[in-house]
Amino acid sequence: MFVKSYRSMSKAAATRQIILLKAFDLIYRNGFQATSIDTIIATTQVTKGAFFYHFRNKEEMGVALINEVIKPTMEENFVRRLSNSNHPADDIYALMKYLLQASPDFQVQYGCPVVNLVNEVAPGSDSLHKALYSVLSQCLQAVRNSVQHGQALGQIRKDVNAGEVAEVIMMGYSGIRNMGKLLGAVCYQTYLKELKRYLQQLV
Amino acid sequence: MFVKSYRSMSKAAATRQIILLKAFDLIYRNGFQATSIDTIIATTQVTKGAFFYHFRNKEEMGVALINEVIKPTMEENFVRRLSNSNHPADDIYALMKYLLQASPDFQVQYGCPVVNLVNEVAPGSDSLHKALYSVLSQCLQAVRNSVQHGQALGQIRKDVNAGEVAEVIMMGYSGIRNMGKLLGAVCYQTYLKELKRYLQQLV
DNA sequence: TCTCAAACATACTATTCGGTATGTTTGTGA
DNA sequence: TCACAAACATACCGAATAGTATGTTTGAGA
Repeated sequence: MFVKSYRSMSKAAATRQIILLKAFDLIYRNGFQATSIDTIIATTQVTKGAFFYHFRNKEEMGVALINEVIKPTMEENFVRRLSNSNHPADDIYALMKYLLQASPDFQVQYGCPVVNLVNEVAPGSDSLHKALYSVLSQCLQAVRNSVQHGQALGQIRKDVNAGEVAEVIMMGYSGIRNMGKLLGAVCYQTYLKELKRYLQQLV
Repeated sequence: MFVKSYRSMSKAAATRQIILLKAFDLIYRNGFQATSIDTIIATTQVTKGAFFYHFRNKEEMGVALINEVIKPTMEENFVRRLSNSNHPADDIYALMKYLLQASPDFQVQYGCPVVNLVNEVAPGSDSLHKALYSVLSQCLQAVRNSVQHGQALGQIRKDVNAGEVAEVIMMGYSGIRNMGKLLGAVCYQTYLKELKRYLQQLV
């Protein structure tokens, strides 16, 4: 997780961060609807007054959670790992392997927080939809840039559509995060194996 | 949707079916948690007494929903379309094209009911997990059988692992159902295009 | 040091939730 | 036709829910 130290921010900002981090944890494991504000404040030192001082309602808290916790986390764990890369195909594979197997924040049974939120709340809330779209776009863009860089380096064929490749890869990632909840981590192997084959075939 | 006519069943069975069909509709569009029993009975002629006569609790209703509505629907719309096929690769492609573009029950913004349920409830309930696993297994098996049949017919290479192919295809389907909620139906094209390429490459 | 708004704390509320208690109706086999 | 269980109907309950009303504390600038 990518987190500022509480000492480096004002007390109010720290309170806000405590709420968002606890909300992230609970929502990741139980879902957005199933996570109540009462539970969030009961498992922190924060009171209801503080919660509703920082956020007008639960939905706005969700938007802040996406923009202020999830998005920076994806920038740190996803986008950054594909920037300044001299071997795009290898780095994309390594990124996915890291996300699926090494990342300490994610568990197989709970999937990926972004994928979960997209599934649960994107259809029902415009503001959450918009915030999630921004996160996904950022990831798609990172893969796309990486592929295009690979093309510039002559490592990837010029006739492949970098944007489509990005969609295919993210699609596979979302899907395997979903299926992993039923089949367990073994199916991650199938995805990684197929991803490797797919990337090799772009040469 | 695959539904028996109410006239062909007892009144009690019809009541049960009315509950499950309405529950399916509401849960598909709003999620399991967000769909209350009160809403289900308020939008039907069914009373709370009838609901809890047929189901001990909400979770058991969910299990019945999966086993008695979703599973038969998938048998009708998924498994059946891959059985007795003489051109497996073409039929798998046609199946996905149908599910994504022609099926009247599904909408892009709401994704796929099975994928949605897997994401929302599989981690939190053993009984729902088990029921959903049964549905996914059934679909995986159908694809796998189809691929193996293609191998027997000499249309698909013998060295491909049919089980892994099934996982890859279902993974892509789950993923695109998720991403479709953010990107809209346009990204379905990318999946279908990639699926076609993937299937051709199995020859 | 004083002021005052930002930041929080506490108590409360209206509504909704899953579920139960206790009835009444309905169909069906003897 | 009558007995009786299956099938339903109604009223209710305690807990949980998002959100509000109304305070008190705190810290930073004048």
